Amino acid sequence: MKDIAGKVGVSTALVSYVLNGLEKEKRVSPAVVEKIRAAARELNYKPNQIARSLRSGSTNTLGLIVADIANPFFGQLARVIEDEASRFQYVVILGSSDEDCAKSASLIDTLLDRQVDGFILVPSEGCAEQVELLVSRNIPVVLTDRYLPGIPAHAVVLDNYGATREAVSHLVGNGYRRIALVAYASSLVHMQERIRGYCEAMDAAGMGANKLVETVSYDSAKADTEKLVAALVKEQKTEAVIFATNALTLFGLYAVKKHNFRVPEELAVIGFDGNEAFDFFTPPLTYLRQPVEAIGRESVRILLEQIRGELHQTVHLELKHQLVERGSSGKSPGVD
Amino acid sequence: MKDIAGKVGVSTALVSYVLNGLEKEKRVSPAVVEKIRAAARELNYKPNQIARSLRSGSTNTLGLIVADIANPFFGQLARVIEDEASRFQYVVILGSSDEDCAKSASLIDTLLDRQVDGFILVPSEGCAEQVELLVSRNIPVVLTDRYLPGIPAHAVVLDNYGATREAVSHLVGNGYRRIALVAYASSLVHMQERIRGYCEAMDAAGMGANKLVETVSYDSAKADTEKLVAALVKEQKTEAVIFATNALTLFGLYAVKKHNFRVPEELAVIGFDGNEAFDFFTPPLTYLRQPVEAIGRESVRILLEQIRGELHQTVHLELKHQLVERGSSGKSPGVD
DNA sequence: CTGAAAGCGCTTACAG
DNA sequence: CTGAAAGCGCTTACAG
Repeated sequence: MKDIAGKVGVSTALVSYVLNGLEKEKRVSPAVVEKIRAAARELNYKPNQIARSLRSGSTNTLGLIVADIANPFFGQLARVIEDEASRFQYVVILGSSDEDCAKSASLIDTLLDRQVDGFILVPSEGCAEQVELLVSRNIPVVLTDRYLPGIPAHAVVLDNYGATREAVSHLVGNGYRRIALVAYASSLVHMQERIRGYCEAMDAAGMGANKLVETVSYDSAKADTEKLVAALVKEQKTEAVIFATNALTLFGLYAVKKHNFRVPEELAVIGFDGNEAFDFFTPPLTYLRQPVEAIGRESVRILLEQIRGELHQTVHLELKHQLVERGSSGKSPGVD
Repeated sequence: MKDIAGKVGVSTALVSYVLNGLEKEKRVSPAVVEKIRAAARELNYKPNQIARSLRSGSTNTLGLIVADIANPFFGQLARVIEDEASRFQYVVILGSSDEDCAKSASLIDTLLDRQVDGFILVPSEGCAEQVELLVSRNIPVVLTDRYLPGIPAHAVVLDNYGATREAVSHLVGNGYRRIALVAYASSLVHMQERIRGYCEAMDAAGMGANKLVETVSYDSAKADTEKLVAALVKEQKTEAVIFATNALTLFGLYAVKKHNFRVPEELAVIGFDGNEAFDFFTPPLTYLRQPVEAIGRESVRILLEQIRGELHQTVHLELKHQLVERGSSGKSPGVD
């Protein structure tokens, strides 16, 4: 910038004005504007964003903290967020929390030190305090995929209650009675809502007595789910099972395959989120599809509005799922 | 920092020294060290990395540009890179190029403006100039997944030649003769190497006359692959096919499923990279697994060595695949 | 052992 | 219409 100013023979102030498109307001003379532009081009001038950030206090950087970027659901979400952010000249710094509160805290600290303008956060269990601290410090944040009840933070989530509720109705409509739900052992509200949707739908269908919610822990989910599925079929006489996440569905399918259970004759299955594997399973899997695109887009929109100070109330957005009906939840063999 | 200095009654210089662990070299008196530490804790001091970066010239930030973060292969790679980077206090800014040279260029520019300390780059077709410019400007960069022949940039890639070569040998060993390869129409070296491995293995097996390399373009890959697979079976009498990427494999499997070709009786299949869908296909898919973990880890290691100025030669690392043998490439029915 | 000061590359009131 | 100058929050030679 100094070079340009020197070359043209003006102050760096003028250069800054012109390069930031403020020549109108500052009424810089057209001749000077031209000379500055030419010099900038000639010297291949690139503004140093770090210096700009230090001065302006904003970095045009978003922090994105998901559970695990290797999980395709979060990969897709990240992609949408990246694209949206870049439309507004924002860049995203990525972090995976592994559903671990301590990791999440240290990621938040790191990104805070780096002065990100805001966070899109998939909160993990027990990290309400962290989020509360962000909110109370007025740091823009939007929770996504899940929210934290009682914490006044913006959130974009699925209507989880409605999703499992429809899954149950669909299964009931196809003649299944003994329907189980496999979920994570987590107090997080998205999981609790999926459980609540299942329970209320079972009650509403007059099958309250058949309710069976099995939970597995995040760290031993694969092994636990495998044992569980075998037990469901062999001991509990379960006719249909709903898996409450993408990963749980996959673990469940591995178990079904291993034990060679016929689907849906021995066990009907409904999955969550969507995954190519669902298409190649025999028969193709019925699943509750999340509107990933919309979740990502809205999260960015709300965050940016917040950063710009245009948001004066807490936004809580619930988006609808879509039930993709396929063979794995076809008519129960007990029905004609 | 000023607050701390004020509180303790010393200059900000001392504060900086102590907080950066330079109290030994600068021989700051123990009493002062303690007071500064206490004040920092009390005031909950967080260094502003932006200011530090402006002064020091390094941001402890890596730029990661992949083809598409929603693709699980790149999602996994990103995860490994993120974890490795964070071990060394680096943070990663993410970008997806969609194999598009213009997008790639604009991502590089953006990240350069943000003064990233280095790049891990999955180069797209035709972007050799961009990379050359980075190298000539002495900006640390390591190419990953592919390299650019003739450009003196560090690279960590798969031994692509060896991978398809082994796939062919395996198929030949199981009695297949008419073996085709489906690849992207791309001049990128990883694709060319996969093609070369296939061709040379076919020649070596005395089946040069049966060589059949079909290519599809990135933008219409799904539709093209579907038509192609049908034609291979029905018109070309192809007995076995190798798909040259993860995505191509999936597209191919959709086609196989749609046309209900029996695998491996009507068409044996070998996939690339690995994907849960490969496990649920009937029969499970044989595939060439990439060592994603090692690719990510080595890429970060080489980049950091370069940033620290410890690297005085161009490193070209070729890692080995692993052939995961399963039902989709079992013995040819024509063999006993 | 410690302080005063320059400087990283910008932006932006302020004064003319 | 334009320039001189302060300041964002640090680090680091330099002088004592």
